[in-house]
Amino acid sequence: MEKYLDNAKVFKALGEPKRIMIIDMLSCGELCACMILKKFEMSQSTLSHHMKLLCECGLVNSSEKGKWTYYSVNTDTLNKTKQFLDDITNEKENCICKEDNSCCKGSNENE
Amino acid sequence: MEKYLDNAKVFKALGEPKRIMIIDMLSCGELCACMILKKFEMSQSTLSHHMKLLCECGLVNSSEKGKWTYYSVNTDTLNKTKQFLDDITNEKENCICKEDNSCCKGSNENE
DNA sequence: TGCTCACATTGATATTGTTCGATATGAGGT
DNA sequence: ACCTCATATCGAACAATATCAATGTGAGCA
Repeated sequence: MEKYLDNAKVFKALGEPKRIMIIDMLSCGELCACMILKKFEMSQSTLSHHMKLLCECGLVNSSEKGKWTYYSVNTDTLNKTKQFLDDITNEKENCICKEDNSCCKGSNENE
Repeated sequence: MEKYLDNAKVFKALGEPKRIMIIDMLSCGELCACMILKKFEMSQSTLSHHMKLLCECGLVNSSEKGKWTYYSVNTDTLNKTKQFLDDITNEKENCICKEDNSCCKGSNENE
């Protein structure tokens, strides 16, 4: 399903401590790349790469203002991701556990 | 910080569509590896690798019962992850945006 | 027009992740 | 003791990612 893939991209983006820290920084509002760069020991090209990833998965928006690029969290994507996390971890109707599970039934049936 | 690293591991684990699907499957309760394997076109060793990753980040618990290994979602880790996601995306007091931002101030100051 | 600054892109390299077949382990049944 | 089945681990091949230095791009200033 498409939804799994899209959300996997967001989680993958969050799978790097530095990128989590960037999201953390952006939680108060938009910041330009130079402000973020000052907080890390990281080359400018590496930061640019991380920002691209964060933007591509939809978690971050960028807006260019003159010389500077400002980044901010896309709260819509963020909320959808949180919803997705709730969805996949809540019980479902057509659950696999209600299917044939003869493959793993044996001596421990009576517990 | 340690928290960033721990949670990054969880997100990294969720950064693979197949592993998200596995979590989805486990949301109703525990399942043995053979049941999960039946749902994927994936070798047994590959599934075992994915399950190891999911367990190592704390998102999934495993319990061996005789020949079979049963997996279930660790709701404690799950809730902590959701809380962490809320934390990093909420506004903070000591926000970077309140610091010196002379690096990116210029002609567009008056907007 | 030419310079500088902020940021993106490219190309190279090292590390990490995915996947599989083969093999190991360990429980239960015969 | 031996066999079988469920799962884990190992080793290798291949793909994807992280990182940097170098270079490109495009805005604004002189």
